[in-house]
Formats: sequence, C-alpha cells, structure tokens
Amino acid sequence: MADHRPPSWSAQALNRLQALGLRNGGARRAVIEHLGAQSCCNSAQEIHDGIRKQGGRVGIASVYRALEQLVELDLAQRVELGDGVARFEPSHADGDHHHHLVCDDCGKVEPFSDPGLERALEQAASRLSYEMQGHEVVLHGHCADCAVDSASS
Amino acid sequence: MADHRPPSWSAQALNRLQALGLRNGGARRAVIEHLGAQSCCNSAQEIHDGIRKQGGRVGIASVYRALEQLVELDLAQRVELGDGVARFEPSHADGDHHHHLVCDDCGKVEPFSDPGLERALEQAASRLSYEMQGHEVVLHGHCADCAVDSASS
DNA sequence: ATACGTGCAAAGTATTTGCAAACGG
DNA sequence: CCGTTTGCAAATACTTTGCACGTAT
Repeated sequence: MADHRPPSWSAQALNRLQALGLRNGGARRAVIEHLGAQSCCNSAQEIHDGIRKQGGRVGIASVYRALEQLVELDLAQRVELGDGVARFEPSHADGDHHHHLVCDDCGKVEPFSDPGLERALEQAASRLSYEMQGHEVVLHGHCADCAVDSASS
Repeated sequence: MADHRPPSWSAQALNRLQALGLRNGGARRAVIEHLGAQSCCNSAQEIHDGIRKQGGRVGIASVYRALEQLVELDLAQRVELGDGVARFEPSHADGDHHHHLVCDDCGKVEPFSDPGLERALEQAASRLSYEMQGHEVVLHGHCADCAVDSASS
C-alpha cells in the first residue's frame, strides 16, 4: 500500500494552516476535505450541501470564511463563470492546472487543459510586465449535446 | 458615402435592435451609447452613474434589462473579474478583441490583447469539439506599480 | 391605439458581518 | 485558560421582478 503520489491537496492545505499557527476546527477542515475531493470547481452552496450530505453540520458562513482564507493563502482559486456565482477549487501546483468550458445552453461546466494555451498565457504575461500570479480562462459555447440539438431544430 | 471607418458599435447595435423590430427608447439607447464610448468593461452601476452624470435619468433596472438584452443578442459580453461584480463591454467584431489584467493589490483593471493567445484559444476550442462562441481570459497578478511597492517593503 | 419600454419599489440571491458560545492547543 | 473558530441571524450588495405609466411606431 505504499503511496507514491504526492500528498493530497487537503493534507498540504491543512499542514500549511497548522504551520501558520491556525487551529484545526471542524468547519474549515470539512471545507478543505470536501474541496480536495472534487474534480472541478464548486460554489459555496455546493460545498455546504456536500458537507451536510456527509453528515457534517457546518454553517454557510463558515464555508465562506474558510474559502476566503484559502484564497488569501493561494491555496484555493476563486473562479467566476459568468452566472454570478463564485466557485472555488484547489490551486493545483502546476501539474493539474485546468480551465473551464461552459455550455451557454445547458449550463454544463467541464474542465479542460491545454499546454499550448498555458504557454501562450505565460508569454502574454511576460510581454506585459505584469507579475502574473494566476489566470483564468473560460470558454463559452455549446457543448456537443447542445450543438446537435440546435443543428436539428 | 465617404465614411471609410466601420460604423461605431453603438450605431451597429441600434441598427440591429431596430431590425429586430424593437423600439428605440431612451434608457436602452443611453446604455448603448455609454457602453460604446467606453474603452473597457463597466459594471451596471458604473454605467448608471455615467449616464446620470451626463444628465440622463434612467433607472438602474433599465440598465440591467438593456444589458441582459445586449448579451442575449451577442452585442455585448458579460465579464466577471473575480470581485463578484458583473461588468459589460461591447462584443468587438474580432478586430478590437481584448482580455483583462487585474491587479490583486490595487484592483486596477487593464485591457490587453495578444494574437498568440487568441490563436491558442482557437486551437484549444477546436480540439475540444466545442462550438466556441466566446471566451474570457483574466490574468491576476500585481501591476507594475504594486510590484514595485511589494519589492521595496 | 397598442404593445413595448421604463422607473420605482419590492423581492430575490449571493455573500459578509456581529456576536456569544464552543473549542483547540 | 485564552484566543481562535463556529453557527446563527441580521445586514449588505448586487441583480431581478411586478406593476402602473410613458412612449415610439
């Protein structure tokens, strides 16, 4: 059972908080664990509901507070996809970096990654004398399913 | 006859609305004209204030309604930069397309454009069997001014 | 004249904040 | 024990909606 993979994001985040002298309360931990288990971005409400479904009893305010703190520490990234709801996901240390496709018909959100795009982003940033700390790309369009629908109408 | 420049975005938008049989009321026109005069994205509140400063008397609700309609018709694009406020800007027909730099220190928003980035976006989209209708790129970081500040501290 | 467009105010969401109690170290 | 963290509820911020009136066509 030797685990070759790097420590999970959740573990890293908890370590980091501990190193900063922060305490290990239930709500924040629940948020971190939930966030670490997701493959893509989640809204505060989704995180709250998800924790409750697993039996947790956290207040929505604590979810927001934990998320704010995580973003502050660059452990999580805030993502806005155009529907007025903020979503959050772990800041992946390079490896698992991804962006989002949003279907304007059905609202589906899908992650994608593209090395060429990352390279172009780096180049753009360096050209701009901007000390880039992060970036966010959202592609809007029609997903495969919805494109078929509108074609047949 | 002798006008070589393309018609302004405002004029195009108004034409389009007229062609659709929509009426030419004061509030929507004010929004379109204000939007067309901006170089970068504006929030509903900013547009409202801007119109009032020029003596217009539009309700904030009408601003939101006009913006919603413009986005619906692809005449304007909704942009969210991560601070929970929706901003809007004309959908530029290819030529003047740009994206945004946001300084996480001072909040400054600057537009930029980068042909290489556009190309990478197109390529990414085509690779994904997604019928791309639009895209949005936000670079977060520290602007030149703020980078100096943090270096000297 | 007849819809569409508009302004106001009320309603709705998403998010933040104040505060006393619970809890971790 | 002491200060952080939490949950609740109230407050805030942004956006949408209902409705009566105005207005372009």
